[in-house]
Amino acid sequence: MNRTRTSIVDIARAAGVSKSTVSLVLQGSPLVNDKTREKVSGLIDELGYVYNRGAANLRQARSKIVGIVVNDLTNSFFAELAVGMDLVVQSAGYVQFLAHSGESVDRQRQVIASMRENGIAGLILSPARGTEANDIKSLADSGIPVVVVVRNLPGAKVSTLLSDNYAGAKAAIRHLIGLGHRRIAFMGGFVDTAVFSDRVRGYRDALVEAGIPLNDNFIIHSAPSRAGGVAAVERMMLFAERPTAALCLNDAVAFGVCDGLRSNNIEPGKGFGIIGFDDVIEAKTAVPALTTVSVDPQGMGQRAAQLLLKQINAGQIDQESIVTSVRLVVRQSCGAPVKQPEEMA
Amino acid sequence: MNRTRTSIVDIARAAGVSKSTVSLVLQGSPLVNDKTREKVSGLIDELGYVYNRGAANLRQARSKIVGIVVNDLTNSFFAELAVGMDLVVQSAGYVQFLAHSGESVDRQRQVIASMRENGIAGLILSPARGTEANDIKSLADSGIPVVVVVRNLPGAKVSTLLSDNYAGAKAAIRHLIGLGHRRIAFMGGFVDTAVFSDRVRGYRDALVEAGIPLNDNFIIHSAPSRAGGVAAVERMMLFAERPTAALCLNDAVAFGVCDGLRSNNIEPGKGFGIIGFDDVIEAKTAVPALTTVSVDPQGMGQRAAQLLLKQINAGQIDQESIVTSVRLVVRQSCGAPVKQPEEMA
DNA sequence: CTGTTAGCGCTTTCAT
DNA sequence: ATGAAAGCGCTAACAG
Repeated sequence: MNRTRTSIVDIARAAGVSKSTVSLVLQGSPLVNDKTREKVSGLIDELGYVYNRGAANLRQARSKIVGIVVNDLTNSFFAELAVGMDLVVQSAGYVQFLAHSGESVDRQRQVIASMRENGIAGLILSPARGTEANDIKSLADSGIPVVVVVRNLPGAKVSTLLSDNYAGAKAAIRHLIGLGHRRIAFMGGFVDTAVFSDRVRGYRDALVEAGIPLNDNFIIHSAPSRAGGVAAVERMMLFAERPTAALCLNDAVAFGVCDGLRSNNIEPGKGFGIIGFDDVIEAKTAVPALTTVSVDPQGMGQRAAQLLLKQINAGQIDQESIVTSVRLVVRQSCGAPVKQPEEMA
Repeated sequence: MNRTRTSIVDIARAAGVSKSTVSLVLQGSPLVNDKTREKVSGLIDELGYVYNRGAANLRQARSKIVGIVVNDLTNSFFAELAVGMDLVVQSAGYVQFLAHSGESVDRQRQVIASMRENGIAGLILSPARGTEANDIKSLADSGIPVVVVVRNLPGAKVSTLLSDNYAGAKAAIRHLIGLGHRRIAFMGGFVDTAVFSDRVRGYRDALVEAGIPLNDNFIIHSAPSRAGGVAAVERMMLFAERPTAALCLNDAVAFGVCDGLRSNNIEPGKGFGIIGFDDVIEAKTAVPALTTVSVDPQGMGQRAAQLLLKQINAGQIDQESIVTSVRLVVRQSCGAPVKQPEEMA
C-alpha cells in the first residue's frame, strides 16, 4: 500500500551495499560474491521489491515490448493468430501491447502511434482494410522492425507473411486425391492475377505428381464470386465426363458452386468434393460445413513473432523481403472439428 | 534510422528555448506564448520527434498502461470480452498489455508479474481455471486496482464482474413468454447454491409479473449435469399437463434436456422451447443451435474497463465490492445470429 | 511566460 | 568483488 514502491536503493541500504551491487545481483552477474548475492536476494523478496523495467528501458534505450495490432479480434482466425504470437512473444520474455483496430485505419494509426511512444521494440501488423504502406513508413524508417501478416501492403519495405498459394493448392488437391477423386476441376478466376496462377500451378503440379492426366477443360474460368461459382457448375454440367470434385479459387466461388450443385440436385460434400481457398474470411460463417484451404492461424502467428524477434535481436530490419507461409488446414467455420466429404460420386 | 531518437532537448536547442518550455508545449499548457508554441510545434514534427512516454512514466511514477489477462482468447466469448475492454481502454488514452493465459495458472502468474514490472496502472483478469485469490493478492495489496471478470475468486478483495443471475433468468422467461409459452419449467440444480436460488427467483418473479400461476411441480430438481437434464425430462414426461418450454440451470443440463426430448421424439427448439444458462462456456460448440442466456461479452468487457479506469483515476481501490452485470443475449455457439424456437407445442 | 535545478529507478563505465 | 558518479528523457517546483 506504499505510495512509493521500494526501489533498488532501498534494498541496497538494507543490505549495506551500493545500488550497483544490487543491480548486478538482479542481472545475475557472476561477479558478485555469493554471500552478498544471498543477502541481497533475501532482502529482495523480503521487502517485496519489484523491478522497474521502465527505468531500465529508459537507461538502456531499448525494451522488451512488442506491439501487435490486429484488424479483428472478433474473428476467430485473427484471434488464433494473436494467440500464436502471444505464445512466442511470451516465451521469449517479451510483453505485448495487443490492440484491435476493428478495421479502422484511423484507430490503427492512433494505436500504432501510441505504441511507438511507449517504446515498442517491434510491431506486428495485421492491417485494417485500406491500410497503406505510408501508415507504417515512419515507424519502419525509424529503425523499428515491422512484420506485416495476412494482407499485403504494396510498397511497404517490411517483411510480410502471406499464405503460400502454390503449396496450398497442391495440398488441397492431394487431399482430394487422397479421398479417391481422380477427375478434379479448378473453378473460378481468370489468368491475370498472381494469386490465380499460383493456385492453378499448384493444382496442376499436384495432379501431375499423382500421375493424373491434365485436362484443360477442367480449369473452368469464371468470375471470382458466388455467381461465378454457379456459372462454373452450369458449364461443368455439360461435360460428358464430369469432375467429381473441385478446388475453388476462393470461398465465394465455393459457395456459388454449392448453390449450383444443389440446383442440380447434387449434395455438396457428399456427391461432390469441394474445397475453397479461404480468402473472404468474413464470409466464413455463411456456410458452416465448407471445407477450406487456409493457413494455420496459430502457426502463422508464431512464425510472424519469431520473424520479428529475430529482426529485433539482429538489430537490423529486413527490407522488401516477402516470406510465405504454407500449411493446409481443413477447417469449417468457427474452427470446429473437420468435416470431410463422406462419399464420392 | 538514427540510433538515438531525437529528444526534448534536441528540439529545445533547435528552438532556442529550454526543455521545460518544450515539455509545457507537449502538455498543451496555456502558459506558453503562442509564438514559441508555434515554433516548437513546428520543430517537433519537422524533426520527427516522438514522445518518450516511458521517461514521463518514470518521472511521474504512474502510467497509462493497463494489463488484461484472458484465460482463452480462442474462445469467441473471451475474444469479444477483450474487444470490449480494448474499446474503452483505447478511448481513454490508455494502452493495454493483453495476454492469453491458456488456462494455465503458471503462465498467468508469470504474465501478471511481467506486467507489474512494466508498470501497469491496473489489471483486468479473466482468471484461468484454478486461480486463487492469492495469485493477485500482492498486486492488489500494492495498491494497483484489479478487476476480476467472469469467474469468481473467493476471498480476493477486488471488484468482480459476474453475471446477474436473477435478471438473466427473468429475461429468459420473458423471452419464452414472448414466444407464447405459458407452462414453463425450471430444470436442474438443487436448492443449496446461491446461483440456483437467484435463477429460480428470477424465474418465479417473471412468471408472476406476467400473471402466470406458479406451479411448484414445474421446478424440476436434478443434478446440474447433462445426465441431470435427461432425468428431468423423464420426470416431466409423467406430468398430465406438461410444460411446453424450460429454462435450464446451465448449458450442461440443457444439453441433457435435448437428449431426453429426442429420445421421446420431441424436437428441441421446435416442439419444446428451451433456454440454458451459459455457464460451461467450453461446451458451447457442442450443441450448435442451443439458445442460451448469457452476458453480452463486449458489454461486460466495457464495463470492466470502465470500472478499472474509475478506480485508477480515483487513486483508490474497491475492497470486496461485487458488481453484477445484466443483459440477456440469445446466442448460439460461434456467436452466429440468433435462432429461435420456431413453433410451440 | 521561460529557465534552472533536481530527481524518477535503473545501468554502466571506471576506479578501487 | 564493490562503490562512485554520470545520465537515459522527462516533469515539477521554484525563480526570475
